[in-house]
Amino acid sequence: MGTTQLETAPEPKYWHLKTVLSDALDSEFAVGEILPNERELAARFGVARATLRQALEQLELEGRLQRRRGVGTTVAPPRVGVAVADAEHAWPGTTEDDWQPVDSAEAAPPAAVALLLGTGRDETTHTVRRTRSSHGRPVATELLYVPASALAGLDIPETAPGPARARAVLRALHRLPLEGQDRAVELGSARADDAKQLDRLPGAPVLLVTTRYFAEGRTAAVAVATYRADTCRLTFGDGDPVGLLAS
Amino acid sequence: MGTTQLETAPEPKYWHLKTVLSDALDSEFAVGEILPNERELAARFGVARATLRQALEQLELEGRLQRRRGVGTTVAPPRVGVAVADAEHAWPGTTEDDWQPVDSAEAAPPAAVALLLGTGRDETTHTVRRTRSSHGRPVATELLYVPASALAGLDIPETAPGPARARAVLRALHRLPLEGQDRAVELGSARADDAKQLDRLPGAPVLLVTTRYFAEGRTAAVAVATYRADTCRLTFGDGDPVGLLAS
DNA sequence: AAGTGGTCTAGACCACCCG
DNA sequence: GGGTGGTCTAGACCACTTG
Repeated sequence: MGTTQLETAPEPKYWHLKTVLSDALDSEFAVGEILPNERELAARFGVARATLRQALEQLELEGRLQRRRGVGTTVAPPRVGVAVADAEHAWPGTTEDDWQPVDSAEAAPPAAVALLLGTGRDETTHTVRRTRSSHGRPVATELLYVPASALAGLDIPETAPGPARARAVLRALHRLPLEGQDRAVELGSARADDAKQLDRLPGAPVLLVTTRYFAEGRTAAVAVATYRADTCRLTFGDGDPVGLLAS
Repeated sequence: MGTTQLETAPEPKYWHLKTVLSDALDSEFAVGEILPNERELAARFGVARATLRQALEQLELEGRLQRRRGVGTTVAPPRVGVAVADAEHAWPGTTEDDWQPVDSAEAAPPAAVALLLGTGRDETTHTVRRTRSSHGRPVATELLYVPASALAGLDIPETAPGPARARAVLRALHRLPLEGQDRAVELGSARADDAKQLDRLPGAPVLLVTTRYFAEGRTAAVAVATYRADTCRLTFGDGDPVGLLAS
């Protein structure tokens, strides 16, 4: 009776705001352009700053915006496609790609990785840190875990830590016959160390790519790659066989 | 002098809170168990509710928690692995999988899809909606776009909208010779209609899987699948060639 | 009707970047 | 030092589910 509740469901303010801003980005802003600051935008739309931020967070999640503390909010370029799977299986670091070995050490793998490797937590394991850049920007960081037992008989020179040692571990790995591999992609949030490498704040949304490498009848290595979810589109392409895709 | 600022950088409260809660989930809670409500948790940890929610949001993003309005917050089961890529290329709907055709219509594709198809926005295009379930829960919804011109000469019976029409479009597609395909994965937020199908709120984080199908020298179809990012781990497996993975 | 998570507010302070 | 985004608070009301 008194209830004039004919409107189905009131759209949340931040959701409507996101739509309005998204349209504005398409029509009125150029890539790289800087937006008015949050306090002014909130005032302009007549909402609290927290509400505006909820809309901005969504747009950043979708790769439309880029926010940097102390600087401002800018219009993000379209996501870059980064190739994750080649047509053929290969050990990491064999082909010329845009990965850069950074460092290597011996450490105990996290429990989840130990499970994939089928090793105990106490088994000594080589770790190799690599980072990947695209168009000059860091897009991913990776930790590769190789149980020492998988490299039995292959010598890792006792060099000082650093890229040289990382390359040495990779070279040893390449001597094994790769029998197959396996990938999984899931959403995660950046750990503190990964965030620093990716130039993001801890907790930033990332795409976790877990790769298992099989050799000699066992899981010989596991790689966990952390891609910036805001700027990356992961491509799995045997791709275009006929050269269709222009532009 | 007076500055006793020896601590490097104060960890945000919500970040520390997330760690504490995460450990508690591992040690003190069982899957499916219901947590104390947000007001009580906030009081217990001596923080504002908004701060607690920031921690819970992260844990939900990582698939550790599940929150439902009017019900409560429960401990989420581990993410389910859903196979996205088979060893061989195939049209959608050819193999027996867990996709269910839902409906079909003729509609103009969104601009981004039209670009991938290489068609104008005005070209009539068949759309097929499918949904995918795993363990009885909806995990993904998909929209398949097939330009009418790609199916030239193949008849689509003029049936009423519904699963039958969807299957008819798929059958027509299967008559084309598949020459290749292409995939990309990126982070997105659920549109209102997708969110409803996935039993989530609009804006929920999702993994967008875009597949291009090539036939007869052109892009014959584009599929955009929307996977729940909180509950899904996408697997790309030629997988385990030797049957290693037990458990 | 009671209890839950979801939205929103108006304010404060902090960490960071730059000129 | 001034401006930016990031964190945090203490409240309020709403939408939804369940007994």
